[in-house]
Amino acid sequence: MNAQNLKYHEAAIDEEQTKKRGRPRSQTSKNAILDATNRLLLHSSVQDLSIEGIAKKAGVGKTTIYRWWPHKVAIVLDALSHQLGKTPPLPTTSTKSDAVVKQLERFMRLLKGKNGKILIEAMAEAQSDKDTLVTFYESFMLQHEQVLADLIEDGKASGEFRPDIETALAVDMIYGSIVYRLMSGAETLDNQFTSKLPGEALHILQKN
Amino acid sequence: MNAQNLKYHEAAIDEEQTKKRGRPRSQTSKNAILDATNRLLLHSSVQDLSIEGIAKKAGVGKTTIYRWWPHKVAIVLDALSHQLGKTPPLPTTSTKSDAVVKQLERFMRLLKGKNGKILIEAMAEAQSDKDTLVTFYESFMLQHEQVLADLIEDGKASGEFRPDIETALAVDMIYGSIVYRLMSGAETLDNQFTSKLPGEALHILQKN
Amino acid sequence: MNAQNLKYHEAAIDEEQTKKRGRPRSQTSKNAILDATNRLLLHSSVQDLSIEGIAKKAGVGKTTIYRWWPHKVAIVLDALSHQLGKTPPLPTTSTKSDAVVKQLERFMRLLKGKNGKILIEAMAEAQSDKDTLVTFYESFMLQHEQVLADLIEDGKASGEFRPDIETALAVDMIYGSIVYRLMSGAETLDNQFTSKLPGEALHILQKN
Amino acid sequence: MNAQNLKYHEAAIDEEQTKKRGRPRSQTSKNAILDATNRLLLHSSVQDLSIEGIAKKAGVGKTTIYRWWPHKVAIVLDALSHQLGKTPPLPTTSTKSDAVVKQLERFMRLLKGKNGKILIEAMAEAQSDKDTLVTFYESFMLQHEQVLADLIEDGKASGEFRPDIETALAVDMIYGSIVYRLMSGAETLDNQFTSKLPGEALHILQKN
DNA sequence: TCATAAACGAGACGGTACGTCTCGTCTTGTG
DNA sequence: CACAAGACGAGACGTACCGTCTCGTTTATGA
Repeated sequence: MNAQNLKYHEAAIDEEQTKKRGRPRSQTSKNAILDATNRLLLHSSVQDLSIEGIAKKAGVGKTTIYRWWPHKVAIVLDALSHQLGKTPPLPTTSTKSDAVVKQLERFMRLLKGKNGKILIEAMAEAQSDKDTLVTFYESFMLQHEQVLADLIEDGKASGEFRPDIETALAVDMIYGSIVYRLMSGAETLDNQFTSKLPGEALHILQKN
Repeated sequence: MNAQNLKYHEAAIDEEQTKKRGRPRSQTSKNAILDATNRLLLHSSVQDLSIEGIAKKAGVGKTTIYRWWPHKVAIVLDALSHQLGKTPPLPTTSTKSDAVVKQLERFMRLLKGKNGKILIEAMAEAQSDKDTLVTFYESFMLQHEQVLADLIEDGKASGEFRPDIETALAVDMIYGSIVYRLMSGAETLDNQFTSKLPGEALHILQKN
Repeated sequence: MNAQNLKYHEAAIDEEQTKKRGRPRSQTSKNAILDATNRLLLHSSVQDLSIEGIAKKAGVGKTTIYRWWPHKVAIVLDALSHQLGKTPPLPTTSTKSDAVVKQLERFMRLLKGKNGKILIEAMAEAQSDKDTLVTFYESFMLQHEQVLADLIEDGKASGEFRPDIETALAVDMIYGSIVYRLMSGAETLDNQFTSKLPGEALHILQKN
Repeated sequence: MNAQNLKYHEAAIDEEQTKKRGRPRSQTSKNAILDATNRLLLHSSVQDLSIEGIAKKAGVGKTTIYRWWPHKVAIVLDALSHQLGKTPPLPTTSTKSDAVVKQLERFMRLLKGKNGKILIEAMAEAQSDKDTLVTFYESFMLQHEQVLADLIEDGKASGEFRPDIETALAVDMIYGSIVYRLMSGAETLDNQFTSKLPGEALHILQKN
């Protein structure tokens, strides 16, 4: 997971900030908000998190939060990306199968521990509202899906993978199993699961 | 989906009602609550649904609701099972593969339309609290998982399915893909998906 | 204070109970209710006392309470009279002045300690409703007022007291001072007050 | 009765309002709340008055009420003082006896009609809680008591009143008679009472 | 002896209000 | 302008009691 992976604001504010009139956005406040969110998430769920609570903890006016984020999920996603650093690019691999496995391992590593829980809760929270769901999907899931989908398409083109498998469906089955497992009450992804999933993913994709 | 499939109370109250002291539970109120819930869910999400709103719509005291259901999700599950009738038992089939397909089709039919959305929202709502999640899982998902898991185990025993596939993981991949698809913003399961999923499920399960 | 002084039911149920059909009133329940009320009043105010609480503590149905008492104040008055025994009649005295002093001392003794607080709270509680107020006044205050009023009238007739004092006003000033003192936050009547009041009462009544 | 006489907030907010940060208190809301309270008190007792009802009638959030008043009694006292204007200061008089009579007449005039009933109900309501009682006493009774007590002390010093009368007791007897009369069920103070009380008050205070 | 009848415990019911919490908006003065 | 501070209208939360009701049970009287 990296900053680009999650952040709600497509362009980093410190880079763009094309000279505008008036007082510029306070970096201090932004950081305080994201830090406060991370600290609060240590001991409460995304659903229990309140804008009011973040503002108080961050020593910031609620208005400032509402000015820059449209909803809680966007804050949480930014907070996670703020906490995490940049992700190294995917290593080059000899086969597409290998690349798929690597990508899954990276994705599952990302969801291990507290962060997985938070992301799942954010996804749940996002279900109530169309816009929020789009935000979540585009800020987080989409890029992971895209990487995998591209790999599958490449594999199909090169003859390594089954040509008759529908890419979107394969992606749903693979990522869906991870998400579903986490939503079913599992505190985290156990080793049994993480070690076996890549093999089954390949079973779906590869020619028998 | 049938009454047994979803209902929060394990035994139907009209059947058991072992003679107890005090005024008996009002069937009228129970029905009013479940009907009101169903009507409200037509135009609002599970998250936007409020106990207060249900009580008002049903012409019932809030206490009556809190007396019989521990949380919103339990009411929603009961309301859905109240709305739907009993499901016919699974038809007997010649092969386990056939049975798996039939079960998946039944499950997907259940989630078509408004009900799928509601169940997904209920699952999302349940993420915030351990107890609620257990309620959701045991009242709804568990039995569907169980049916599929049993079929897979049987198929493995009879040699129809791969012996090396882990049942739980296969279940996660199959049901996970459905849940994940619905959570990704799809209003409903499209025909493309419903027609292709069973085939891929078998691809995972069957020997080469 | 004695049973006659306070009790809400004019006639004792054990005496009258003209043989009627049906199950007779349960003495056990009646006692349990009054005892429970007394025990609860040790640690809560009349306002905080609830019928529900009394019923639970007494192991009695709420219906039983509502069947026999019209409101909380009536229960409290009965409970107090149940707790206290009979009061000895006023001793005969040589002068009306002496009798007034004796009566005041008796009344103030009655209001010392917890009981005074409870009676004042009952009087306060009774202010909200006409019927309740009548119950309180007739069950408790009226007889004390009557005794004093009669003494004053007698004293006026015999020439011992001022003929121009209005009896009702004198009664208000004397009992009013006691009630007002207790309502002003004094936990109880202090000795300063109890020792001086009778003298001032006589000052009002007697010819200079 | 005047604004100073009753108001819960020691200093008028429009006067003090030392420049503070944040949105200032809304005078509109304050007035709406006090007006709504007054209108509701026309047709219901203080005990039947609810914060919820006031908020609804005033078109105001409950929070706004709870932010500024600790309990119902404080609102009622403010509402009364809001309804009434400022009282002219006591006229100068030649004798202390005269001043006492004037003060009593002013106090009784204040309690004539609906207001007396409301204040008595407020006093009754205040009995349930120590803090509430202190609020009532200090916001309303104390100052009236103080005026009378000062007059009595002055009269004693100047030789106009009996030196052996205990001031506090005299105050209790005089104000107590008024309060007690109103608590006994009298809808209002009748002319018989208001015309005779001052004379008896002086009878207590004056030498022979 | 057995039907009738009232009182009883238990506890569910429709309501109302409580005091708290959070929402998203607003209105100030300050930087 | 952005910002903190914080007041505001709105409305849901879960709880406590209200007074009423509907059960099955108990305890008497009178036919």
